[in-house]
Amino acid sequence: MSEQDDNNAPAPDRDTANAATGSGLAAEKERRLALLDELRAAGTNPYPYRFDRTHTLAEVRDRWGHLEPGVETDDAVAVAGRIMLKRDSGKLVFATIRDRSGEVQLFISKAVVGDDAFDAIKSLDLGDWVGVAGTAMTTRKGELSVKAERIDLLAKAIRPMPDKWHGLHDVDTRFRQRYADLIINDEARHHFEVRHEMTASFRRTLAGHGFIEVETPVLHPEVGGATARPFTTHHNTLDMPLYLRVAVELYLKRLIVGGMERVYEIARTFRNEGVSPRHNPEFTMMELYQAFADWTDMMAITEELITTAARDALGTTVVHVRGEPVDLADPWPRRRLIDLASEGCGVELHPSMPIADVRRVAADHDVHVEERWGAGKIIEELFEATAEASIVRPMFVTGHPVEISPLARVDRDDPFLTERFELFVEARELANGYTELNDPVEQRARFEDEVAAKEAGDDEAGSLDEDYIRALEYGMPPTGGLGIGMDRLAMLLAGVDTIKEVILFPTLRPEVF
RNA sequence: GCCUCUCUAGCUCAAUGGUAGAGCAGUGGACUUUUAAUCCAUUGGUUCAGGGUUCGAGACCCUGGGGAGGCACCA
Repeated sequence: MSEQDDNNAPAPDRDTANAATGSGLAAEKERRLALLDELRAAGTNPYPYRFDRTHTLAEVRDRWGHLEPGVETDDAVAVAGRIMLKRDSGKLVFATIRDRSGEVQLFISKAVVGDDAFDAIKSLDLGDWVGVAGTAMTTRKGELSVKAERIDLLAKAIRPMPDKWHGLHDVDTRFRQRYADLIINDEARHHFEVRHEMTASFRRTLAGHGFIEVETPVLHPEVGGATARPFTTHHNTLDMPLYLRVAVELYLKRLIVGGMERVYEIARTFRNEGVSPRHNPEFTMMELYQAFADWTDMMAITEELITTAARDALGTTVVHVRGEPVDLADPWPRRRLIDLASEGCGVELHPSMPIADVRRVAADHDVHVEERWGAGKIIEELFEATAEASIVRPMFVTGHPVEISPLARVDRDDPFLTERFELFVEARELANGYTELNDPVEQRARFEDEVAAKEAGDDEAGSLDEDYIRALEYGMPPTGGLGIGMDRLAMLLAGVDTIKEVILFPTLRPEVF
């Protein structure tokens, strides 16, 4: 259900018609607009330019929250917030205001503020922003309050807030009108606090390891770094097609070639694929590259980044996965993808097997196979069909076949596999890392395989990035690389099961007004 | 893209095919220590849109729209 209030009143005569009947949203807005006129007529600006506060509400609570019941102090404070609740008992009004840090009650006495100001305060609406000068006190029941001496309207709300008790449940409205969601739903605010703490934690951890944060192009002339369908766009004056990035890998590794040694980017990334509880068309990936390191270093820093982020965001490394507590500080098992697939199928699988044998296993498990797929790709499909869903607790799935890992270095002990891993939690891929392929000749050959796959009809296959090859020809040191899906990690930490809960403005169809 | 579910007042929700209701918000009134304040009174509806079936549709059918879950694709 989309918003109806405004399209209920497309014409001005409709507004006045509703206003005449005395209710409805249009009438409510009329009523509040009329209050604005009254305020202006009385010489009050309902939208003043600034307000100087002395304390946030959390600071008020920290400093005076311990007062015994019924204590009045002479400690002056100036606070600001949005009116969330109002309790009017005649010559005394209680209001609850909230700022970013918390909530505090206002104690407003007619005898203190005077008759005229009291009337003005009574006409304040839920949702209005106010600045309050007063003193700290507690009521007889012990509720910390600011005893108001003066209240200034800082911004008038013309539109009523959602239900003060039930909040805003309609998911469509919550995501479209995120402002309303954030005003009324504590959990919504909490999810984004967790996300912020997670990101800030990542930056601290990476700085501690000597990583440099960089920004690379969003507009790419070539698609590369991941197998995904891109968004396409066009630059007018250059008259050239451009792609929104599906990964930042190839640019960051150019920086490793350039000698930057340790770089990372927290990168908004775009993939022109389905929308689901786990997928948004634009999402955030943290990618890092570290010279002289390999995949084992990448697994170690993955564990450190994520457990530290949990501790920083939640105060604990214990998260809940499907209702079960999982301590991220416990070691994460490492299992080869081909072993998991073999167990899932009950048949020993390896990409060196004859393709016909692998296809037979796929047929036995009703796994669809494309003609152009090699054994490695089919084994990955078998892993996804038979094993992936059962990985609930954190696990590194390692050793992906070369065929599906065009940028990863071949395993030093097995020419059919790569030194690659993916972190899975709750059957979702959270991270992907490997020892980087730095041999320009081999990289060119791998790209040519990609191009062949694209020509064979795989529209997710990459193209040959000549400039990237040229960079490798200058020499890239041995390097480990890692990508972490920040939205999915935020989901894990916030304990939510849809990505829309951790993206402030998820992609939705345009609203019909 | 396909399947299923869903859409009623600003918000949260009711209404065996038979007069569209409640709580909150709003309005008027009472109340100087409330806590979702309480009490009395009260305004407010193109039931997502458009067709159809029916004596009668918020409900049943069809088409369209939004959203949610699932499948597919992917992270």
